[in-house]
Amino acid sequence: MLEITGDSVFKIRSYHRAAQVVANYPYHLRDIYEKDPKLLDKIPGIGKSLMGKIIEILDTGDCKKHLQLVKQIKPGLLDIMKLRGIGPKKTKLFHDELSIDSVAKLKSAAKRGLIRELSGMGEKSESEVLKSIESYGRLKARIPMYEALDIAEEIISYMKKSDAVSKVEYAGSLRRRLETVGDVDILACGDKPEEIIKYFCDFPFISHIESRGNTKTTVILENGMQVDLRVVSKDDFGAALYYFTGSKAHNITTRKIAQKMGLKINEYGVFKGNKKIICRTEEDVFKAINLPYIIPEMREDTGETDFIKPIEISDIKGELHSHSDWSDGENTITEMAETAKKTGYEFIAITDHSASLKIAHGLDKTRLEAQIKEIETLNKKIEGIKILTGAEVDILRDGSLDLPDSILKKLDIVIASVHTYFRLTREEQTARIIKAISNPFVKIIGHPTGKLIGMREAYDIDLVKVMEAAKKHNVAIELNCNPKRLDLSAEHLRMAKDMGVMISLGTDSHGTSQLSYIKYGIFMARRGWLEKKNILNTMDYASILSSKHHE
DNA sequence: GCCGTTTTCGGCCCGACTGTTTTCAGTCG
Repeated sequence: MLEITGDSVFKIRSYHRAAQVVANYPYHLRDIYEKDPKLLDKIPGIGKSLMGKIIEILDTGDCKKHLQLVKQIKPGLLDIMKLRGIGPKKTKLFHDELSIDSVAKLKSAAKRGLIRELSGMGEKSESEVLKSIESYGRLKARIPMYEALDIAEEIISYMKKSDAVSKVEYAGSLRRRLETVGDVDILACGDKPEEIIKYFCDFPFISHIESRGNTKTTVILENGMQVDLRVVSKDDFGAALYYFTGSKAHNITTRKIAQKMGLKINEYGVFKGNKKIICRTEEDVFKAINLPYIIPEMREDTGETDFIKPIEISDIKGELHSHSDWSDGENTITEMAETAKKTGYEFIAITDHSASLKIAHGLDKTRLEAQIKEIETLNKKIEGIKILTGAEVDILRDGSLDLPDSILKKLDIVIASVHTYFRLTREEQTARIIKAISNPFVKIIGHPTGKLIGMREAYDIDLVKVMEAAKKHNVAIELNCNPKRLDLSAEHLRMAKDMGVMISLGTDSHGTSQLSYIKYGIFMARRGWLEKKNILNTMDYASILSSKHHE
């Protein structure tokens, strides 16, 4: 709204940055405020004025400045501003000159040929306005990262078939491994950029070409996904990859750091006056500005300039959450174990559902005892992999578990998970899970917030209290690696790390092919700044089993 | 509106593409 009123661009930038900081902040500001208002002062990008407004919102539910803007700016103007190619200036122009305050009025004005009469507008602009309105509803919202990854990999392998392309990679939020992605950014290099652009525009699944220049083009795929291609020379590839990976806020911060050193960063390299420091790789960029290499997953401008050694997939020693055909899995225990062995794992825990989950053919005490015997036999038969016994036991409504302690204590790995009653109050849900955590045989809390990306919200739960309890009882919290879950989120993983809570990466595999979901878990763990020491299944199984002493 | 190993005032990341323009504004990432 400030953009429409034409307020200072710097003020507007401050609001944007502050909003992003708050949105990505792992804690509820209210919790911090209630604990100790002074802690709020440490939040970067939020100064005296914005803090005053935040406190006003916490106290009263809104702030005067916002209420005043809402009164002043008609809501339809905000809808107009969401249209592609239309920003605050054009929105204001339409409103001031033609009293347009809704998308419907804009459409009718464009159809009557009124838009082309405005200064700075023409026939082309007018038809662009209509096109934007047309495409607005059809354009896909953000899609889950794993879907975008599939699309990007397909485009990359297509691009590699062209002789003109010497190097190609995806960048943007996909490379930073956000849970959901709004578009796909592709970076390519080669000596004949026109040829690369032409080849790209022949990619079979393109619906239309949005813009096409000498070094950059934007297309929309048939599924509604936007794909941007940028072409640079070989010498600039590292600088360009760094630049197009973002995030924007991260880039601004590192550019400021460079500025203080008398340097300038852009997508062509790092510059000292007119002298160019060539950056063929991202490492060259970091070296030029004297920073340690920061992995893409951490480039969110949340303080990522200190060196840490992030987790890598090779650090993972085994699977801690998997299902067999004893419950709702597709494969036998043997097949699961053989695949885990091929993956290079030392162990795999079979953690089938418990009986109350009837739809999954969950195991009761008797069947679980039979499974324990079966695994004992298999461990003698199969070499090179240790199968751990286990269960993903249901947390019942009152926080008690769906299997008796007498059987839980015989298991290597007990995961406790919520599969029912998602709509309890925050207090009830929190107390329920904390009660499960306090069971002496529970080792891991599975998919702790229950969210399904783009499908189901997390249930209402106080994760700070849950993690405090987990810390106290030496229970690990799961990062569920199923790409539709990715539960916990990166912000909460960072919170867990700060609180000293152990994280367990579990694929929740319901078939051998899903064991590879560990890669998505690694993406998220890296976004959460996790290191080897923060993750349960980087240890050997003997250490994992002794990591919680049965009481 | 934020921020400070030049600074509490005066800066604030940087460039491509488009359309409407005789040199640039608006939008986007």
